[in-house]
Amino acid sequence: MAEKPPLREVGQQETRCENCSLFSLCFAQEMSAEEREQLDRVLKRQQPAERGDHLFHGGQSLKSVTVVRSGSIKGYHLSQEGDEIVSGFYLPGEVIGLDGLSSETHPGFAVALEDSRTCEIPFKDFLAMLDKSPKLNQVMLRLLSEEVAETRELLLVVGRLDARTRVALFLLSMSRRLARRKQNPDQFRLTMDRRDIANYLGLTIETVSRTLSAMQRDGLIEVQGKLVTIIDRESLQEQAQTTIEAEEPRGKSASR
Amino acid sequence: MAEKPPLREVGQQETRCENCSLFSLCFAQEMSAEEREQLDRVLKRQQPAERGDHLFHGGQSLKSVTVVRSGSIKGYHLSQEGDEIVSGFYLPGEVIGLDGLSSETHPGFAVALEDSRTCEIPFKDFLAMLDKSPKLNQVMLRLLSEEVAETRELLLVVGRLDARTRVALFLLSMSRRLARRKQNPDQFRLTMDRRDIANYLGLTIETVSRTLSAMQRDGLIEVQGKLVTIIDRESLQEQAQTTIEAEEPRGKSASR
DNA sequence: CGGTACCTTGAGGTTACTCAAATCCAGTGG
DNA sequence: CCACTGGATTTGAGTAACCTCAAGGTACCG
Repeated sequence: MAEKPPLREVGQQETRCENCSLFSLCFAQEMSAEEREQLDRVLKRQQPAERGDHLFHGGQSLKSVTVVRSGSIKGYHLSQEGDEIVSGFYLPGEVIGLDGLSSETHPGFAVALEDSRTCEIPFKDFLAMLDKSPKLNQVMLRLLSEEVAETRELLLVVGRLDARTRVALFLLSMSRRLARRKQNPDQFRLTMDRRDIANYLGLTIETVSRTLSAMQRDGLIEVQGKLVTIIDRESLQEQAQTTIEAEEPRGKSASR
Repeated sequence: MAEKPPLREVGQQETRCENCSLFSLCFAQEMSAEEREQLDRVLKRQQPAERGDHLFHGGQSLKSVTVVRSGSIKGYHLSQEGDEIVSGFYLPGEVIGLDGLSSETHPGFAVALEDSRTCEIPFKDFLAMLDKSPKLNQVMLRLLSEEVAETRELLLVVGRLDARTRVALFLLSMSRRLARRKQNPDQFRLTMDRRDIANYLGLTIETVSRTLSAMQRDGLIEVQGKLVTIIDRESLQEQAQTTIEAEEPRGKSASR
């Protein structure tokens, strides 16, 4: 399910990080030439994964740390009851699997939302490099603490904001991340289905759908299935902020 | 507000981690004798903080990594709108401030819920040790990835579960953590107020209060203000699990 | 061209929120 | 030691947001 024979030609397979089109987005950029050389030696540029292919499964021992090269990946976890909990979507340049560093086991799953390519650094080699490179340690510590911050942000979104705000924030987040990758931030295709979005935002499919429709009615966006066009970014950003207004006591209570 | 002159005698001030009553809970336990020696040299055992004192403020540059020695600490963040977001409660042996490692700035605040003591490792020294000790790096990576897992857990609790389940999970979590510290897991005092609990769980004060009352009516717990007694742990654990039952497709959708 | 999965829309129900008021409690001063 | 006071907590009533259930529409794949 995870492994499979090389099926297709991958066109111009880069052999060095320096030549990768994602270099400016990748953590490899932050490493010394020497360290990068070692990285180039151990790094495996995987054959494309097809939509639905798993990069790894929860509980599986961590065999590698993965960087997305193209496509998009959904990260999810299983609750005790076996419910899927979508924890994030990964775009090219983003790193997956760091949260398994401590346990040396993947706490969650990663599945391709579309045909995607990845770079994988075998866990063994990764640990060896970690031992030798303070710089790499720094970078990993940074990525990990960014992940904490991100999850915390999600916590705010999912737990305390109303549906409209959650959806607005989601759209803006996708837009911003795509912009960083030189893609049109005002029109993009959502590679995940409504179910995934709903799950990610802690809502139901119906609520997501209704909210998108409402936003379209209000002239904020245009939706045609998975294709989203941002019409009125400013109003959308307003939606993403307000909703809950201030009180006075203490740091203010949260509530919805 | 953070600093203040030594006001009280701290009784037997331990001078070495080995002698600390928390040693078995502290990450220092995992380090080599040699490393621990260095730790002992740089570590500052702070004067007690009074209830309401801040250990650090959000945005403040990270001056130290902190381990709780006694009492309890509330971690919180400020949303863009200035709302307080309670992100966790820290008990003796737990480490605060790792999420600032990357930015070298505290993303959030830490405030004492009661009179508390801490150990602080100056950030500078901490970094120096990090550079020299692969073991320490491992430990920090582990603590950080545990923090990711924890926040993710909270995400599930806050975003998707009903009020009763959230409260049940909260009580059990406190109980479990107190038990690790050799305190009675069936009767304890909540050092935070209802507002903090509500905020942490993404609920309102009234809902937390009502839920606790309902649990008392049902004979699961007994509540007298901040003092909680767990009467029927088994049923409480049931509450904490069920609530959302399975479906069939895919990994099952979340919803509430 | 049919089927299946995905998405949208509608109607009704439920949970948790809001607003409001009563009660409890700790700390203060008499 | 006890009354007093402000904040914390509990409780009640009504409401709004979101969920559930249900049906209809749409798009993609074979």
